[in-house]
Amino acid sequence: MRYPFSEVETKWQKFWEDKNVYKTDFSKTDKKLYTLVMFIYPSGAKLHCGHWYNYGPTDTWARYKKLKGFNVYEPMGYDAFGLPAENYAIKTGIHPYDSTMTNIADIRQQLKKIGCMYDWNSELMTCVPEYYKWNQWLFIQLYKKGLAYRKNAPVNWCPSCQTVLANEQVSADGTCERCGTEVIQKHLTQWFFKITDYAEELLSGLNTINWPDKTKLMQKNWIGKSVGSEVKFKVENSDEEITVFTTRPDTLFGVTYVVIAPEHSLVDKLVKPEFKDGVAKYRDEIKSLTEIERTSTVKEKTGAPTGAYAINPVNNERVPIWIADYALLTYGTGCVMAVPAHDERDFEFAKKFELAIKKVILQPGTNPEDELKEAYTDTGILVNSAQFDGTPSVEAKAKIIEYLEQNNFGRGKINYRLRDWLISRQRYWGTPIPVIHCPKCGEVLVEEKDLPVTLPYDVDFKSEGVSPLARNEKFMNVKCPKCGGDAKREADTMDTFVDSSWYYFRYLNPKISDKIFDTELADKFIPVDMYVGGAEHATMHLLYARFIHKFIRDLGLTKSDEPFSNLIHQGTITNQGAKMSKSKGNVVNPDTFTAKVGSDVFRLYLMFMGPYELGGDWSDKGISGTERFIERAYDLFTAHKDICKTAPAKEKYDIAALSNEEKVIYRKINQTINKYETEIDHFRFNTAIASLMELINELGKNINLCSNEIKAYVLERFAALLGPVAPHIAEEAWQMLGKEKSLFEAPVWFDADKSALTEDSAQIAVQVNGKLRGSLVAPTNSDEEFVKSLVYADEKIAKHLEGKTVIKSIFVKNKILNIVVK
RNA sequence: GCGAGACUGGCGGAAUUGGUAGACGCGCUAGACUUAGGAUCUAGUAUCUAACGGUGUGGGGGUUCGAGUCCCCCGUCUCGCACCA
Repeated sequence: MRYPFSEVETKWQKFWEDKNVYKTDFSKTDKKLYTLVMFIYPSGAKLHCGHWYNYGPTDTWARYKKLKGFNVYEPMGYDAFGLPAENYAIKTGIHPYDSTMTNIADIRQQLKKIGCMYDWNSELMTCVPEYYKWNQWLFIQLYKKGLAYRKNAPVNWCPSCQTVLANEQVSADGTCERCGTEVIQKHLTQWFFKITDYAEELLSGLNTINWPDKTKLMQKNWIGKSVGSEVKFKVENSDEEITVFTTRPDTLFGVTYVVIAPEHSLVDKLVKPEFKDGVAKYRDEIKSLTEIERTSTVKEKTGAPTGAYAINPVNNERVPIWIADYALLTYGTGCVMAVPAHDERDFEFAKKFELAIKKVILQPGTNPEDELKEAYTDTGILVNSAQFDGTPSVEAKAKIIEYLEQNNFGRGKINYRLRDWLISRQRYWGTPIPVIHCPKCGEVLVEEKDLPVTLPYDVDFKSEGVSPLARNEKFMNVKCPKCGGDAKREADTMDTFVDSSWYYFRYLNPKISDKIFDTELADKFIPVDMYVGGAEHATMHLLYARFIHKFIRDLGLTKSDEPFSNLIHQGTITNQGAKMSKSKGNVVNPDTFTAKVGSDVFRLYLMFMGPYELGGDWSDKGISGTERFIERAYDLFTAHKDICKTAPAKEKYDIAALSNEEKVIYRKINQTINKYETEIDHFRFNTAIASLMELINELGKNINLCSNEIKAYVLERFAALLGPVAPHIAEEAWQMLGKEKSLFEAPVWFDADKSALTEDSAQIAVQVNGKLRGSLVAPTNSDEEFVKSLVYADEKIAKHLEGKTVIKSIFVKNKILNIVVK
């Protein structure tokens, strides 16, 4: 009979929901396991195969843990604010709130069909005041600690869309992701979160979490710690000073010029009258370049002289001051001391503009007089460096810093590449920033008692260069909380990454109204034990969340230092080589397949395709394999109705007392349990499923030769093994076998009988001079002598030894015998 | 340019610490049962060879009794970072 997946899946989904099987008991903290997938963005495209690929297998892992006795908590929610809903509104006129709510309603139904163990009591969405109120509360706490501030900063601006774009919305070629227009740089006053205050801890914390090395490395590089020093250069005939940052204070005597970022405020103060035109012209050229073009390493070096000179404090040498766009305003001090002899960029620049090159580090095996063909950037012995001559680089760094500090020429300094997090968005569909601008009092925080600052529904959300909220008089006009005078609200909204940087706290009790989250539950259930999501979030969401977590800890609201102790990235499912997206029109709709083969088969297939971390190109070619597997399993259970009632199995059998066929089956089921456990533990679903297929192949051959008790023993274990990977049919099978309680209502797991894992006999490969010449069967743990005697009795193998002298032989128990002959 | 990872049959992919390469699945071939088969079951399926046997894990070298696995060189692809002083 064909497996009636539709009835069975509906039946069990209803059962789980009616019985509240997946409601987490938060009072039980032993063996707690918080399993989380990155919550879903509710776009009009609904669920696609990529979501299934993320959620299904993760739920399988969680279900496995549940059966193993863990108190599993697995919530789901909606990352509901964001640009796409707003863009959709601009196009269609449908309000973001309405489209989002419709999408959520649809997606909720789709999610339920996967059959995950989501605790729907924890469902949340970020676009409601009950949630975003706490974004605003967080903002206020950050502000009070000086970690939220406003400054003028360059941002990506799309002249066609008339709006600011986040970095991630700018394509690699510097164009707008939406319309393809070239993005320009614009200076605007923006809100920032001071993530840089946590740079050091974000870096060192990486050592305490079990994340993929790749991801940790990306964060490490993103934070970009560099140790060095600041050095102050006096400007000739001026009171101005130029402070540079360098990681190579040991090359300080080799400075032959100084570079300032073109936009640096010092430039106007330094530039000599006859150089003003050149500087202005150069700055103009730079302005038309995008950030990406400007920072491209392949671009030829450009720059302009200022006519001014700086004085190197350590040797009083007079060096020219240039401006060049390879000095970045946003890193370090925006000024660079150039040592062309020992820095590739400086070398290239000096060659092009014919500036001096002075060698101060001696490459081992060369002479101080040798001409440099390229920059020597390694360490060495100092030369041309006065009192430091002859000192090795490493030692010289410390000595020179000491010298700088003693003479007030500079100091040791650590710099980070990480920049503060720009959270302002000139957009409607996000959390209003809880600030009021008063003509008298300036920037004033909304008081906590006045939260939330509600996002008005009635807004002209068409983007016309300013925040849509700015055009809503009712929203904008407000009294100043300090002086009571007329004031205006902040019109910008927050980056949606703020929402997602603490949602895992809120899940625990999304209805709590007097604080940001239930701190009592958080103490029990945070950190998240297993977090699964895409690798593309490595330096965005995953970094922001760590930052906000540490801040929340510093507020005294959690004891943990890190949000996610274990992290796994599922691979990307592509279609014809491209990432699935609505705009490319290559989205594969899972409903087509679930309607045909059911959720269990579809989930199984996604897991069976290959390694979870790899993903791959979509193809439905192999789906019939998993379909057949489920059909065969169903037939097997149908043929053994109520067997666990009529012939209940013991917990364990003495393998020696079983018949030959029973032995084979008994070993196989226990070996399968053993294999399956290690595979699922490591998110290796493909091989776990392969082991179940091997099992069913074996059962097909021999189960009818077993006693009913052994049949019951094997089938109840097989049903439990199906539980995580195919939960609906597993429940059905469990019931068919005659079990009273549902598998997930009263979780059960069968440990492998360790004594049944090894075979009686082993296949031993026999090699002669490393070449395989045959294989033979010997009792397990046979010794070398015995195996050799079998070799000589085997004609086919013995043939290769005839007339040869045995020099030596290598024997690996139960595996191989290699005879070396001459 | 720098960094990380990958490369195994027609296809997706398996292979503890180096120890019988190709598990499992798709596809394909043959057979069985069928009115039928895009259902099911059985057998086969890396490759060359009539066979003995040889050759095979991107290419080339090396270490070893033995290499998909370790080392060196090269190629292709994917991802990340891209002048961070």
